[in-house]
Amino acid sequence: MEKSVYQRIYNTIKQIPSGRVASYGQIARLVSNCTPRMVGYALAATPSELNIPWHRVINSQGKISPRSSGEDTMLQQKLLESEGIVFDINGSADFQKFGWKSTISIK
DNA sequence: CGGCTGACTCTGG
DNA sequence: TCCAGAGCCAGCC
Repeated sequence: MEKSVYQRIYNTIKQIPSGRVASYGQIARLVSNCTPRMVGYALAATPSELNIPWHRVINSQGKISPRSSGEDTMLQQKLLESEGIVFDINGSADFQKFGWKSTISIK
């Protein structure tokens, strides 16, 4: 498979079912030769045309990555809540309940 | 070819 | 428990 890491990352994220969330580290470990930075950068460059559920990808703390003013972050949280994800008063999601069961494997 | 960048994660203090 | 620093690697000038 000569696909770029980005493509593999996108493919992996697309496997995330609705109502589930995955962390950057989780994705990074699923994808070979991939680091959390790659995932973050890949997601930052994710073209919406691919219909990637980028909002389902959060950091290891179970929180939304604060990358900008905050409106985008709130939008992401709203999207997650719309799928059934519940955030506590700290604004973090429960990985033990909503954590994606990564049953796939990239080779 | 060389250097900069990035929505993270981990370890130490 | 919280804060700060280093590491990592592909992609794009």
